[in-house]
Amino acid sequence: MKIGELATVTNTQIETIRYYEREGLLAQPGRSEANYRIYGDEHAGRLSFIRHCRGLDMTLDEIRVLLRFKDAPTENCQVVNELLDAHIGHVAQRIRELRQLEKQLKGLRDACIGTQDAQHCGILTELTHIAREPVSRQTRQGHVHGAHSGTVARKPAVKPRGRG
Amino acid sequence: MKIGELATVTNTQIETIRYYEREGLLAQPGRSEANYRIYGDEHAGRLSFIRHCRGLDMTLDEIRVLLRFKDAPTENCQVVNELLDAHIGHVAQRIRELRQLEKQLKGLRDACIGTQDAQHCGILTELTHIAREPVSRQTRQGHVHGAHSGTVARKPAVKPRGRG
DNA sequence: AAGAACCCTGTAGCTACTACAGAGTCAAGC
DNA sequence: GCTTGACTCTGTAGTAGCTACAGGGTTCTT
Repeated sequence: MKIGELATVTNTQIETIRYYEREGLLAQPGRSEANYRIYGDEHAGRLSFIRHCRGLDMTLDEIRVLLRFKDAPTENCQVVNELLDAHIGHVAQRIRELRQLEKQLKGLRDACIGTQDAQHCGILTELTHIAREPVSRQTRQGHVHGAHSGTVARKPAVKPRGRG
Repeated sequence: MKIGELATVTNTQIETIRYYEREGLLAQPGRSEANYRIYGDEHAGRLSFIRHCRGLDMTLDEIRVLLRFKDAPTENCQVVNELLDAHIGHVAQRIRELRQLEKQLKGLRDACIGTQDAQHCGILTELTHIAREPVSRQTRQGHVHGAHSGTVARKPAVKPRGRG
């Protein structure tokens, strides 16, 4: 099948497929006479595997490790277990952070009851006051992202070609 | 004060300060004869405000809105409330997503009890099998990041500029 | 033969920074 | 005066994981 069909069956963007190939996650497929990429089922399976791992918020580096083990069936898979444990740890930690964050934000939100002018807005006041205190760098570890979903494009494709 | 001192008191990297200036979040400060940036307390306060908001995982665009209201004290602050509500919504949604993810990952982890060779590793097997199913695009909204912390540099800053 | 739909490579854009090159400035020590 | 080192400047490129587009070629349908 050609890249468009692979994109359809795996629900992946064509550019993403080519990106994975550049990154070495997906083997270079054969080419047609017209230099079109020609994929088989094994490519589809591997791409689905990658996409599923990405759906589980693994990094491409983590996925690379998993793929290496998939390709070496006789290796001891302890590393796979450790990788997954570490990833679970990252996710759990990020959940704790976000819960904490949620609490802070809700407390902040309660500072403004009803609408008034910004001068008396409790939110801005609090943010300003807290800001006076020294900013303590949170020592975040792990690779689980901030508060904003990173998997999907934020901008709805408006045509951002001219900086502002 | 010069940029290095501002960086110290606000616990912010120098490059980040210049970046905020380029992005219009921080007003252009005065300059010394040698073209050095010279900051006052008002800059420090505003920068701390920004850093605090970033600590709450707000995007720079969200912070821009807040700053606009800080600068226009007579405006009605309903937009501030709405922004915060939306942000809380993003965080809450991301928490739900991550909990779901955590469950999936733990289930996956249970598939491999003890260490064996990769051929029989339940994790890889499951990931491969699930991968056979059509990948359903999760319709993520909001801007709260994936599973990986995005606020702090991943790389451990190999060469800290000598100002510890 | 025309046009739509598909494919190619290469490059730039996104967020929120971080890092570095190559140059200028300033204070202290010799 | 000269050197050394800490500090600052501008500008550019890199990070993750894509996404989008320009400018071309190919294939399919009519």
